[in-house]
Amino acid sequence: MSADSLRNSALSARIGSPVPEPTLAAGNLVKLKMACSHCHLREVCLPVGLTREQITLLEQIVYTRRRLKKGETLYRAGDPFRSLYAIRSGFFKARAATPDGRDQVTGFQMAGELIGMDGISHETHTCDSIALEDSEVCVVPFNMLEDLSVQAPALGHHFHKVMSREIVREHGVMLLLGSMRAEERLAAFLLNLSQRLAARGFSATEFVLRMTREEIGSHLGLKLETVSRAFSKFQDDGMIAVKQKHVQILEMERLRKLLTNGSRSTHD
Amino acid sequence: MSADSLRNSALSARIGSPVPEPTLAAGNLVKLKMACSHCHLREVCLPVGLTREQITLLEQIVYTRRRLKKGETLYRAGDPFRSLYAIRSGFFKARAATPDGRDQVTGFQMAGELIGMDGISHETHTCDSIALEDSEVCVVPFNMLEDLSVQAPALGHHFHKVMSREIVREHGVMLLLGSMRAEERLAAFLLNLSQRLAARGFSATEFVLRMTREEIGSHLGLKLETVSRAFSKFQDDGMIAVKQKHVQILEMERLRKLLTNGSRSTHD
DNA sequence: CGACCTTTTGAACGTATTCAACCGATGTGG
DNA sequence: CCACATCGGTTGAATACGTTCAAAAGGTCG
Repeated sequence: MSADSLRNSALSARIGSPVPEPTLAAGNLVKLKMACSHCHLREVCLPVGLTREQITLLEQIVYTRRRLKKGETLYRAGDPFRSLYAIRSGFFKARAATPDGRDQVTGFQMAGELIGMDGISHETHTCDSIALEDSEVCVVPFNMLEDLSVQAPALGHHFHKVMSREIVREHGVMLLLGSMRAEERLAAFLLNLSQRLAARGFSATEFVLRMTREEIGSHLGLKLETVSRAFSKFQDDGMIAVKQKHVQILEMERLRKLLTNGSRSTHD
Repeated sequence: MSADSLRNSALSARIGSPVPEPTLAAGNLVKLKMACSHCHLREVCLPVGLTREQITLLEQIVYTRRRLKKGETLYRAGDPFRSLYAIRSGFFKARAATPDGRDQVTGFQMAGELIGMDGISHETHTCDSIALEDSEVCVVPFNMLEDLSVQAPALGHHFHKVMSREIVREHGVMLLLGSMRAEERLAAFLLNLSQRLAARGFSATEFVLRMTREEIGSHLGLKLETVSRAFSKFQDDGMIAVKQKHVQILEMERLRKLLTNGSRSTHD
Protein backbone atom coordinates (compact mmCIF):
# COMPACT_ATOMS: atom_id res chain seq x y z
CA MET A 1 0.00 0.00 0.00
CA SER A 2 2.36 2.68 1.13
CA ALA A 3 5.06 1.06 -0.97
CA ASP A 4 2.89 1.95 -3.93
CA SER A 5 3.51 5.58 -3.23
CA LEU A 6 7.06 5.29 -4.53
CA ARG A 7 7.56 8.31 -6.64
CA ASN A 8 7.64 6.87 -10.12
CA SER A 9 8.10 10.25 -11.69
CA ALA A 10 11.30 10.69 -9.73
CA LEU A 11 12.50 7.25 -10.66
CA SER A 12 11.95 7.85 -14.34
CA ALA A 13 13.75 11.16 -14.08
CA ARG A 14 17.12 9.48 -13.73
CA ILE A 15 19.77 11.05 -15.89
CA GLY A 16 23.55 11.07 -16.15
CA SER A 17 26.19 8.36 -16.17
CA PRO A 18 26.57 5.10 -14.26
CA VAL A 19 28.51 5.04 -11.04
CA PRO A 20 32.21 4.34 -11.51
CA GLU A 21 32.91 2.91 -8.04
CA PRO A 22 33.21 -0.89 -8.03
CA THR A 23 31.91 -1.29 -4.47
CA LEU A 24 28.68 0.44 -5.42
CA ALA A 25 28.16 -2.23 -8.01
CA ALA A 26 24.40 -2.50 -7.58
CA GLY A 27 23.59 -1.55 -11.14
CA ASN A 28 22.70 1.77 -12.69
CA LEU A 29 22.82 4.24 -9.87
CA VAL A 30 22.54 7.62 -11.48
CA LYS A 31 21.89 11.17 -10.55
CA LEU A 32 18.46 12.52 -9.88
CA LYS A 33 17.26 15.76 -11.38
CA MET A 34 16.82 17.52 -8.06
CA ALA A 35 19.91 16.15 -6.37
CA CYS A 36 21.31 16.88 -2.90
CA SER A 37 23.63 19.55 -4.29
CA HIS A 38 20.67 21.59 -5.49
CA CYS A 39 18.31 20.76 -2.64
CA HIS A 40 17.30 23.74 -0.56
CA LEU A 41 17.71 21.59 2.54
CA ARG A 42 21.38 20.80 2.00
CA GLU A 43 22.32 23.14 4.84
CA VAL A 44 20.33 21.19 7.44
CA CYS A 45 20.31 17.69 5.95
CA LEU A 46 22.86 14.93 5.48
CA PRO A 47 25.13 16.92 3.11
CA VAL A 48 26.02 19.51 5.77
CA GLY A 49 29.73 20.18 5.77
CA LEU A 50 30.54 17.90 2.86
CA THR A 51 32.60 18.99 -0.11
CA ARG A 52 31.11 19.16 -3.61
CA GLU A 53 32.78 15.87 -4.48
CA GLN A 54 31.43 14.14 -1.39
CA ILE A 55 27.93 15.40 -2.09
CA THR A 56 28.24 14.04 -5.60
CA LEU A 57 28.99 10.63 -4.13
CA LEU A 58 26.01 10.92 -1.81
CA GLU A 59 23.72 11.75 -4.72
CA GLN A 60 24.60 8.46 -6.34
CA ILE A 61 22.97 6.45 -3.59
CA VAL A 62 20.02 8.73 -2.89
CA TYR A 63 18.04 8.14 -6.04
CA THR A 64 14.62 7.19 -4.70
CA ARG A 65 11.97 9.27 -3.07
CA ARG A 66 8.82 8.20 -1.39
CA ARG A 67 5.66 10.21 -0.95
CA LEU A 68 3.27 9.70 1.91
CA LYS A 69 -0.16 11.09 2.52
CA LYS A 70 -1.18 12.35 5.92
CA GLY A 71 -1.60 9.41 8.25
CA GLU A 72 0.42 6.94 6.20
CA THR A 73 3.16 4.88 7.76
CA LEU A 74 6.74 5.22 6.53
CA TYR A 75 7.82 2.18 8.50
CA ARG A 76 6.52 0.15 11.34
CA ALA A 77 8.12 -1.66 14.27
CA GLY A 78 9.06 -5.11 13.03
CA ASP A 79 9.64 -4.06 9.42
CA PRO A 80 13.02 -5.13 8.07
CA PHE A 81 15.49 -2.27 8.16
CA ARG A 82 17.11 -1.36 4.88
CA SER A 83 17.13 2.40 4.58
CA LEU A 84 17.31 5.64 6.42
CA TYR A 85 15.04 8.44 5.29
CA ALA A 86 15.86 12.10 4.89
CA ILE A 87 12.72 14.17 5.16
CA ARG A 88 12.36 16.40 2.13
CA SER A 89 9.05 17.90 3.09
CA GLY A 90 6.36 17.28 5.61
CA PHE A 91 6.19 16.26 9.21
CA PHE A 92 6.48 12.92 11.01
CA LYS A 93 6.01 11.40 14.41
CA ALA A 94 7.99 8.46 15.74
CA ARG A 95 6.15 6.14 18.06
CA ALA A 96 7.65 3.46 20.25
CA ALA A 97 5.63 0.77 21.99
CA THR A 98 6.18 -1.85 24.65
CA PRO A 99 5.15 -5.47 24.03
CA ASP A 100 2.15 -4.92 26.27
CA GLY A 101 0.58 -2.06 24.38
CA ARG A 102 1.95 1.05 26.00
CA ASP A 103 3.11 3.54 23.47
CA GLN A 104 4.74 6.91 23.34
CA VAL A 105 5.59 9.48 20.73
CA THR A 106 9.38 9.58 20.98
CA GLY A 107 9.76 12.59 18.73
CA PHE A 108 8.50 14.75 15.91
CA GLN A 109 10.61 15.19 12.80
CA MET A 110 10.60 17.83 10.11
CA ALA A 111 12.30 18.59 6.80
CA GLY A 112 16.02 17.99 6.71
CA GLU A 113 16.03 15.46 9.54
CA LEU A 114 17.27 11.91 9.15
CA ILE A 115 15.08 9.15 10.55
CA GLY A 116 15.11 5.38 10.82
CA MET A 117 18.32 4.98 12.83
CA ASP A 118 16.47 2.92 15.42
CA GLY A 119 16.46 0.06 12.91
CA ILE A 120 20.21 -0.36 12.57
CA SER A 121 20.81 -2.28 15.78
CA HIS A 122 18.56 -5.27 15.09
CA GLU A 123 18.17 -4.87 11.32
CA THR A 124 14.53 -4.35 12.14
CA HIS A 125 12.72 -1.14 12.90
CA THR A 126 11.80 -0.80 16.55
CA CYS A 127 9.32 2.03 16.25
CA ASP A 128 6.73 3.39 13.84
CA SER A 129 7.15 6.48 11.73
CA ILE A 130 3.94 8.14 10.63
CA ALA A 131 3.41 11.15 8.40
CA LEU A 132 1.41 13.89 10.13
CA GLU A 133 0.88 15.69 6.83
CA ASP A 134 1.52 14.91 3.18
CA SER A 135 5.25 14.33 3.09
CA GLU A 136 8.15 13.29 0.93
CA VAL A 137 11.33 11.50 1.99
CA CYS A 138 14.58 10.67 0.25
CA VAL A 139 15.45 7.00 0.65
CA VAL A 140 19.03 6.40 1.80
CA PRO A 141 19.88 2.70 1.44
CA PHE A 142 21.89 1.97 4.54
CA ASN A 143 24.32 -0.58 3.18
CA MET A 144 25.20 1.89 0.43
CA LEU A 145 25.66 4.65 2.97
CA GLU A 146 28.10 2.43 4.84
CA ASP A 147 29.94 1.51 1.65
CA LEU A 148 30.15 5.14 0.73
CA SER A 149 31.49 6.06 4.15
CA VAL A 150 34.51 3.92 3.37
CA GLN A 151 35.21 5.93 0.23
CA ALA A 152 34.32 9.26 1.78
CA PRO A 153 35.20 9.07 5.48
CA ALA A 154 33.90 12.60 5.96
CA LEU A 155 30.44 11.30 5.21
CA GLY A 156 30.85 8.53 7.75
CA HIS A 157 32.05 11.04 10.30
CA HIS A 158 29.10 13.27 9.62
CA PHE A 159 26.74 10.34 9.98
CA HIS A 160 28.26 9.54 13.38
CA LYS A 161 27.53 13.11 14.39
CA VAL A 162 23.94 12.79 13.29
CA MET A 163 23.46 9.62 15.35
CA SER A 164 25.18 11.21 18.32
CA ARG A 165 22.96 14.25 18.03
CA GLU A 166 19.95 11.97 18.24
CA ILE A 167 21.33 10.48 21.45
CA VAL A 168 21.83 13.95 22.89
CA ARG A 169 18.35 15.02 21.82
CA GLU A 170 16.91 12.05 23.65
CA HIS A 171 18.81 13.02 26.78
CA GLY A 172 16.94 16.31 26.58
CA VAL A 173 13.62 14.51 26.34
CA MET A 174 14.56 12.38 29.32
CA LEU A 175 15.32 15.51 31.32
CA LEU A 176 11.97 16.92 30.30
CA LEU A 177 10.06 13.77 31.21
CA GLY A 178 11.94 13.18 34.41
CA SER A 179 12.16 16.60 35.97
CA MET A 180 9.70 19.09 34.52
CA ARG A 181 6.15 19.92 35.44
CA ALA A 182 3.39 20.09 32.86
CA GLU A 183 3.72 23.76 31.94
CA GLU A 184 7.47 23.56 31.76
CA ARG A 185 7.20 20.61 29.42
CA LEU A 186 4.89 22.43 27.08
CA ALA A 187 7.08 25.54 27.16
CA ALA A 188 10.13 23.44 26.31
CA PHE A 189 8.20 21.77 23.52
CA LEU A 190 7.07 25.05 21.97
CA LEU A 191 10.52 26.61 22.23
CA ASN A 192 12.11 23.57 20.64
CA LEU A 193 9.62 23.60 17.79
CA SER A 194 10.07 27.33 17.30
CA GLN A 195 13.82 27.03 17.17
CA ARG A 196 13.81 24.19 14.66
CA LEU A 197 11.34 25.96 12.41
CA ALA A 198 13.43 29.13 12.56
CA ALA A 199 16.51 27.11 11.52
CA ARG A 200 14.59 26.20 8.37
CA GLY A 201 13.65 29.75 7.54
CA PHE A 202 10.14 29.67 8.97
CA SER A 203 8.76 32.07 11.51
CA ALA A 204 9.92 31.40 15.05
CA THR A 205 6.84 33.02 16.53
CA GLU A 206 3.95 31.81 14.44
CA PHE A 207 3.32 28.30 13.24
CA VAL A 208 0.79 25.54 12.77
CA LEU A 209 0.99 22.45 14.92
CA ARG A 210 0.80 19.35 12.81
CA MET A 211 0.01 17.06 15.71
CA THR A 212 -2.97 16.71 18.02
CA ARG A 213 -3.07 17.55 21.72
CA GLU A 214 -3.06 13.85 22.35
CA GLU A 215 0.15 13.36 20.36
CA ILE A 216 1.79 16.28 22.14
CA GLY A 217 0.68 14.76 25.42
CA SER A 218 2.04 11.37 24.50
CA HIS A 219 5.39 12.92 23.67
CA LEU A 220 5.51 14.99 26.86
CA GLY A 221 4.24 12.28 29.16
CA LEU A 222 0.99 14.13 29.83
CA LYS A 223 -2.69 13.53 29.17
CA LEU A 224 -4.30 15.54 26.42
CA GLU A 225 -6.44 17.43 28.92
CA THR A 226 -3.34 18.58 30.74
CA VAL A 227 -1.81 19.80 27.48
CA SER A 228 -4.99 21.66 26.68
CA ARG A 229 -5.07 23.28 30.10
CA ALA A 230 -1.45 24.37 29.79
CA PHE A 231 -2.17 25.94 26.39
CA SER A 232 -5.10 27.81 27.91
CA LYS A 233 -2.99 28.94 30.84
CA PHE A 234 -0.29 30.30 28.54
CA GLN A 235 -2.93 32.11 26.54
CA ASP A 236 -4.59 33.57 29.62
CA ASP A 237 -1.19 34.77 30.77
CA GLY A 238 -0.66 36.48 27.43
CA MET A 239 2.44 34.51 26.47
CA ILE A 240 0.92 32.89 23.41
CA ALA A 241 -2.16 33.06 21.24
CA VAL A 242 -3.68 29.70 20.36
CA LYS A 243 -6.47 29.02 17.95
CA GLN A 244 -6.78 25.30 17.37
CA LYS A 245 -3.49 24.24 15.81
CA HIS A 246 -2.36 27.75 15.05
CA VAL A 247 0.09 29.02 17.64
CA GLN A 248 1.58 32.46 17.98
CA ILE A 249 4.29 33.10 20.53
CA LEU A 250 3.79 36.58 21.94
CA GLU A 251 6.40 36.63 24.69
CA MET A 252 9.23 34.23 23.94
CA GLU A 253 11.24 35.51 26.86
CA ARG A 254 8.60 34.67 29.42
CA LEU A 255 8.30 31.18 28.00
CA ARG A 256 12.05 30.78 28.47
CA LYS A 257 11.87 32.16 32.00
CA LEU A 258 9.26 29.56 32.79
CA LEU A 259 11.91 26.95 32.09
CA THR A 260 14.92 28.47 33.82
CA ASN A 261 13.03 29.29 36.97
CA GLY A 262 11.30 26.07 37.85
CA SER A 263 14.68 24.31 37.93
CA ARG A 264 14.77 21.70 40.63
CA SER A 265 17.80 19.48 40.62
CA THR A 266 17.29 15.80 41.29
CA HIS A 267 20.47 15.73 43.26
CA ASP A 268 20.75 18.70 45.62
CA MET B 1 43.20 14.88 38.87
CA SER B 2 41.37 12.00 37.27
CA ALA B 3 43.80 12.22 34.35
CA ASP B 4 46.46 11.22 36.84
CA SER B 5 44.80 7.88 37.22
CA LEU B 6 45.99 6.79 33.78
CA ARG B 7 47.20 3.30 34.22
CA ASN B 8 50.93 3.65 33.90
CA SER B 9 51.52 -0.01 34.47
CA ALA B 10 49.36 -0.77 31.47
CA LEU B 11 51.14 1.78 29.34
CA SER B 12 54.53 0.36 30.18
CA ALA B 13 53.24 -3.11 29.44
CA ARG B 14 53.23 -2.50 25.70
CA ILE B 15 54.76 -5.33 23.78
CA GLY B 16 54.91 -6.53 20.22
CA SER B 17 55.61 -4.81 16.92
CA PRO B 18 54.62 -1.42 15.53
CA VAL B 19 51.43 -1.04 13.55
CA PRO B 20 51.90 -1.64 9.84
CA GLU B 21 48.94 0.43 8.60
CA PRO B 22 49.97 3.79 7.12
CA THR B 23 46.73 5.54 8.06
CA LEU B 24 47.28 4.69 11.70
CA ALA B 25 50.53 6.58 11.55
CA ALA B 26 50.32 8.07 15.05
CA GLY B 27 53.52 6.45 16.28
CA ASN B 28 54.12 3.19 18.08
CA LEU B 29 50.74 1.65 18.61
CA VAL B 30 51.36 -1.79 19.91
CA LYS B 31 49.51 -4.61 21.49
CA LEU B 32 48.61 -4.72 25.12
CA LYS B 33 49.19 -7.80 27.19
CA MET B 34 45.54 -8.40 27.96
CA ALA B 35 44.17 -7.51 24.53
CA CYS B 36 40.58 -7.62 23.30
CA SER B 37 41.05 -11.09 21.86
CA HIS B 38 41.76 -12.47 25.31
CA CYS B 39 39.38 -10.24 27.26
CA HIS B 40 36.58 -12.13 28.97
CA LEU B 41 34.19 -9.39 27.87
CA ARG B 42 34.77 -9.84 24.16
CA GLU B 43 31.34 -11.43 23.81
CA VAL B 44 29.50 -8.37 25.07
CA CYS B 45 31.90 -5.55 24.18
CA LEU B 46 33.02 -3.86 20.97
CA PRO B 47 34.62 -7.00 19.46
CA VAL B 48 31.29 -8.86 19.24
CA GLY B 49 30.91 -10.51 15.88
CA LEU B 50 34.31 -9.45 14.56
CA THR B 51 36.75 -11.88 12.99
CA ARG B 52 40.12 -12.60 14.58
CA GLU B 53 41.80 -10.29 12.07
CA GLN B 54 39.39 -7.46 12.78
CA ILE B 55 39.88 -7.87 16.52
CA THR B 56 43.60 -7.70 15.95
CA LEU B 57 43.11 -4.36 14.22
CA LEU B 58 40.96 -3.14 17.09
CA GLU B 59 43.59 -4.09 19.60
CA GLN B 60 46.03 -1.79 17.90
CA ILE B 61 44.06 1.31 18.79
CA VAL B 62 42.88 0.24 22.24
CA TYR B 63 46.17 0.44 24.07
CA THR B 64 45.33 2.63 27.03
CA ARG B 65 43.31 1.92 30.11
CA ARG B 66 42.15 4.25 32.78
CA ARG B 67 41.33 3.43 36.35
CA LEU B 68 38.84 5.35 38.41
CA LYS B 69 38.04 5.18 42.06
CA LYS B 70 34.48 5.26 43.27
CA GLY B 71 33.08 8.75 42.80
CA GLU B 72 35.65 9.87 40.24
CA THR B 73 34.59 11.46 36.99
CA LEU B 74 35.50 9.81 33.68
CA TYR B 75 34.41 12.86 31.71
CA ARG B 76 32.32 15.88 32.33
CA ALA B 77 29.93 17.93 30.19
CA GLY B 78 32.04 20.48 28.37
CA ASP B 79 35.16 18.33 28.22
CA PRO B 80 36.61 18.01 24.73
CA PHE B 81 35.62 14.73 23.15
CA ARG B 82 38.43 12.51 21.96
CA SER B 83 37.65 8.98 22.99
CA LEU B 84 34.97 6.48 23.67
CA TYR B 85 35.37 4.22 26.67
CA ALA B 86 34.69 0.51 26.92
CA ILE B 87 34.01 -0.43 30.50
CA ARG B 88 36.30 -3.23 31.57
CA SER B 89 35.13 -3.45 35.12
CA GLY B 90 33.01 -1.42 37.45
CA PHE B 91 29.86 0.60 37.21
CA PHE B 92 29.06 4.09 35.95
CA LYS B 93 26.24 6.56 35.86
CA ALA B 94 25.71 9.11 33.09
CA ARG B 95 24.24 12.40 34.16
CA ALA B 96 22.79 15.08 31.89
CA ALA B 97 21.96 18.59 33.04
CA THR B 98 20.11 21.60 31.70
CA PRO B 99 21.75 25.05 31.69
CA ASP B 100 19.57 26.00 34.65
CA GLY B 101 20.67 23.28 37.01
CA ARG B 102 18.20 20.47 36.50
CA ASP B 103 19.88 17.15 36.18
CA GLN B 104 19.00 13.56 35.55
CA VAL B 105 20.75 10.24 35.53
CA THR B 106 20.30 9.18 31.91
CA GLY B 107 21.60 5.69 32.46
CA PHE B 108 23.76 3.23 34.36
CA GLN B 109 26.51 1.37 32.56
CA MET B 110 28.34 -1.83 33.39
CA ALA B 111 31.23 -3.93 32.09
CA GLY B 112 31.29 -4.43 28.35
CA GLU B 113 29.30 -1.31 27.54
CA LEU B 114 30.62 1.49 25.39
CA ILE B 115 30.15 5.03 26.66
CA GLY B 116 30.93 8.56 25.57
CA MET B 117 28.97 8.61 22.31
CA ASP B 118 27.15 11.74 23.44
CA GLY B 119 30.34 13.68 22.73
CA ILE B 120 30.60 12.92 19.02
CA SER B 121 28.04 15.41 17.80
CA HIS B 122 29.64 18.57 19.15
CA GLU B 123 33.14 17.26 19.73
CA THR B 124 32.40 18.01 23.36
CA HIS B 125 30.87 15.80 25.99
CA THR B 126 27.33 16.78 26.85
CA CYS B 127 26.94 14.79 30.02
CA ASP B 128 29.00 13.57 32.95
CA SER B 129 30.13 10.02 33.48
CA ILE B 130 30.89 9.07 37.06
CA ALA B 131 32.21 5.82 38.48
CA LEU B 132 29.89 4.34 41.10
CA GLU B 133 32.57 1.90 42.21
CA ASP B 134 36.25 1.40 41.50
CA SER B 135 36.32 0.86 37.78
CA GLU B 136 38.52 0.43 34.77
CA VAL B 137 37.87 1.50 31.18
CA CYS B 138 39.61 0.86 27.88
CA VAL B 139 40.23 4.10 26.02
CA VAL B 140 39.11 3.99 22.39
CA PRO B 141 40.45 7.06 20.55
CA PHE B 142 37.58 8.04 18.33
CA ASN B 143 39.48 9.29 15.31
CA MET B 144 41.38 6.02 15.26
CA LEU B 145 38.16 4.07 15.49
CA GLU B 146 36.86 5.97 12.47
CA ASP B 147 40.09 5.38 10.55
CA LEU B 148 39.93 1.73 11.40
CA SER B 149 36.34 1.50 10.26
CA VAL B 150 37.54 2.41 6.76
CA GLN B 151 39.93 -0.53 6.78
CA ALA B 152 37.56 -2.90 8.51
CA PRO B 153 34.02 -1.93 7.49
CA ALA B 154 32.63 -4.68 9.71
CA LEU B 155 33.90 -2.71 12.68
CA GLY B 156 32.22 0.43 11.43
CA HIS B 157 29.01 -1.49 10.92
CA HIS B 158 29.19 -2.91 14.39
CA PHE B 159 29.79 0.55 15.82
CA HIS B 160 26.67 1.81 14.05
CA LYS B 161 24.74 -0.97 15.71
CA VAL B 162 26.08 0.01 19.10
CA MET B 163 25.00 3.62 18.61
CA SER B 164 21.62 2.53 17.31
CA ARG B 165 21.18 0.26 20.31
CA GLU B 166 21.76 3.26 22.55
CA ILE B 167 19.02 5.16 20.71
CA VAL B 168 16.64 2.23 21.14
CA ARG B 169 17.56 1.93 24.81
CA GLU B 170 16.68 5.58 25.30
CA HIS B 171 13.31 5.02 23.65
CA GLY B 172 12.70 2.49 26.37
CA VAL B 173 13.58 4.99 29.07
CA MET B 174 11.27 7.52 27.47
CA LEU B 175 8.44 4.99 27.55
CA LEU B 176 9.20 4.34 31.18
CA LEU B 177 9.30 8.02 32.11
CA GLY B 178 6.30 8.94 30.04
CA SER B 179 3.84 6.19 30.72
CA MET B 180 4.66 4.17 33.82
CA ARG B 181 3.74 4.66 37.44
CA ALA B 182 6.28 4.53 40.23
CA GLU B 183 6.13 0.82 40.96
CA GLU B 184 6.16 -0.11 37.30
CA ARG B 185 9.24 2.02 36.81
CA LEU B 186 11.09 0.33 39.62
CA ALA B 187 10.04 -3.11 38.38
CA ALA B 188 11.29 -2.26 34.89
CA PHE B 189 14.53 -0.98 36.37
CA LEU B 190 15.14 -4.13 38.41
CA LEU B 191 14.29 -6.44 35.54
CA ASN B 192 16.59 -4.53 33.21
CA LEU B 193 19.43 -4.68 35.69
CA SER B 194 18.82 -8.36 36.31
CA GLN B 195 18.85 -9.17 32.62
CA ARG B 196 22.06 -7.25 31.93
CA LEU B 197 23.83 -8.84 34.87
CA ALA B 198 22.71 -12.28 33.73
CA ALA B 199 24.11 -11.57 30.24
CA ARG B 200 27.47 -11.09 31.94
CA GLY B 201 27.31 -14.32 33.85
CA PHE B 202 26.16 -12.90 37.17
CA SER B 203 23.10 -13.99 39.08
CA ALA B 204 19.85 -12.68 37.65
CA THR B 205 18.13 -12.90 41.01
CA GLU B 206 20.61 -11.59 43.51
CA PHE B 207 22.78 -8.54 43.17
CA VAL B 208 24.14 -5.45 44.83
CA LEU B 209 22.94 -2.05 43.73
CA ARG B 210 25.86 0.26 43.09
CA MET B 211 23.73 3.40 43.18
CA THR B 212 21.77 5.18 45.88
CA ARG B 213 17.99 5.48 46.07
CA GLU B 214 18.42 9.06 45.01
CA GLU B 215 20.30 8.07 41.86
CA ILE B 216 17.70 5.44 41.04
CA GLY B 217 15.03 8.07 41.57
CA SER B 218 16.80 10.55 39.36
CA HIS B 219 17.00 7.98 36.60
CA LEU B 220 13.36 6.94 36.97
CA GLY B 221 11.96 10.44 37.38
CA LEU B 222 10.99 9.81 40.99
CA LYS B 223 11.99 11.17 44.37
CA LEU B 224 14.15 8.99 46.56
CA GLU B 225 11.33 8.55 49.08
CA THR B 226 9.09 7.15 46.36
CA VAL B 227 11.80 4.70 45.33
CA SER B 228 12.22 3.62 48.92
CA ARG B 229 8.49 3.12 49.35
CA ALA B 230 8.28 1.05 46.17
CA PHE B 231 11.13 -1.15 47.40
CA SER B 232 9.32 -1.64 50.69
CA LYS B 233 6.08 -2.43 48.88
CA PHE B 234 7.75 -5.07 46.73
CA GLN B 235 9.29 -6.57 49.82
CA ASP B 236 6.02 -6.58 51.74
CA ASP B 237 4.41 -8.28 48.76
CA GLY B 238 7.09 -10.93 48.84
CA MET B 239 8.40 -10.27 45.34
CA ILE B 240 11.87 -9.23 46.44
CA ALA B 241 14.06 -9.17 49.50
CA VAL B 242 15.91 -5.92 50.06
CA LYS B 243 18.55 -5.19 52.59
CA GLN B 244 20.14 -1.86 51.88
CA LYS B 245 21.79 -2.23 48.50
CA HIS B 246 21.48 -5.97 48.42
CA VAL B 247 18.52 -7.08 46.34
CA GLN B 248 17.16 -10.55 45.85
CA ILE B 249 14.40 -11.17 43.36
CA LEU B 250 12.09 -13.82 44.76
CA GLU B 251 9.31 -13.82 42.18
CA MET B 252 10.57 -12.61 38.83
CA GLU B 253 7.31 -13.50 37.15
CA ARG B 254 5.21 -11.29 39.39
CA LEU B 255 7.57 -8.41 38.75
CA ARG B 256 7.06 -8.91 35.02
CA LYS B 257 3.30 -9.15 35.47
CA LEU B 258 3.40 -5.83 37.23
CA LEU B 259 4.66 -4.33 33.99
CA THR B 260 2.45 -6.07 31.48
CA ASN B 261 -0.72 -5.45 33.42
CA GLY B 262 -0.62 -1.77 34.21
CA SER B 263 -0.26 -1.04 30.51
CA ARG B 264 -2.12 2.09 29.62
CA SER B 265 -1.61 3.28 26.07
CA THR B 266 -1.24 7.00 25.50
CA HIS B 267 -3.31 6.71 22.37
CA ASP B 268 -6.35 4.58 22.89
C1' DC C 1 33.47 6.40 68.51
C1' DG C 2 31.29 10.13 66.45
C1' DA C 3 29.91 12.65 62.27
C1' DC C 4 27.72 12.15 58.24
C1' DC C 5 25.19 10.01 54.73
C1' DT C 6 21.59 6.90 53.27
C1' DT C 7 17.31 4.91 53.98
C1' DT C 8 12.83 4.32 55.94
C1' DT C 9 8.34 5.76 57.30
C1' DG C 10 4.43 8.96 58.38
C1' DA C 11 1.27 12.82 57.37
C1' DA C 12 -0.11 16.79 54.70
C1' DC C 13 -0.12 18.66 50.39
C1' DG C 14 -0.11 19.68 45.38
C1' DT C 15 -0.28 18.41 40.69
C1' DA C 16 -1.79 15.71 37.03
C1' DT C 17 -5.29 12.31 35.95
C1' DT C 18 -9.80 10.67 35.45
C1' DC C 19 -14.48 11.06 34.30
C1' DA C 20 -17.82 13.67 32.21
C1' DA C 21 -20.13 17.18 29.66
C1' DC C 22 -20.00 20.30 26.02
C1' DC C 23 -18.46 22.81 21.94
C1' DG C 24 -16.50 23.59 17.50
C1' DA C 25 -14.43 21.93 13.34
C1' DT C 26 -14.22 18.61 9.82
C1' DG C 27 -15.87 15.33 6.77
C1' DT C 28 -19.51 12.21 4.63
C1' DG C 29 -23.57 10.72 2.50
C1' DG C 30 -28.28 11.46 1.36
C1' DC D 1 -25.97 21.68 0.22
C1' DC D 2 -27.43 20.48 4.46
C1' DA D 3 -27.86 16.97 8.23
C1' DC D 4 -25.46 14.28 10.83
C1' DA D 5 -21.62 11.68 12.66
C1' DT D 6 -17.04 11.90 14.11
C1' DC D 7 -13.03 13.75 15.80
C1' DG D 8 -10.42 17.07 18.32
C1' DG D 9 -10.39 20.33 21.86
C1' DT D 10 -11.92 22.75 26.13
C1' DT D 11 -13.39 22.99 30.80
C1' DG D 12 -15.07 21.48 35.49
C1' DA D 13 -15.10 18.50 39.64
C1' DA D 14 -13.50 14.57 42.11
C1' DT D 15 -9.80 11.58 42.69
C1' DA D 16 -5.26 9.40 42.89
C1' DC D 17 -0.58 9.49 42.95
C1' DG D 18 3.78 11.17 43.93
C1' DT D 19 6.00 14.95 46.40
C1' DT D 20 7.22 17.53 50.28
C1' DC D 21 8.38 18.08 54.94
C1' DA D 22 9.77 15.97 59.00
C1' DA D 23 11.68 12.67 62.18
C1' DA D 24 14.29 8.85 63.30
C1' DA D 25 16.95 4.68 62.52
C1' DG D 26 20.63 2.23 60.30
C1' DG D 27 25.18 2.18 57.85
C1' DT D 28 29.65 3.79 56.68
C1' DC D 29 33.94 5.90 57.11
C1' DG D 30 37.09 8.90 58.99
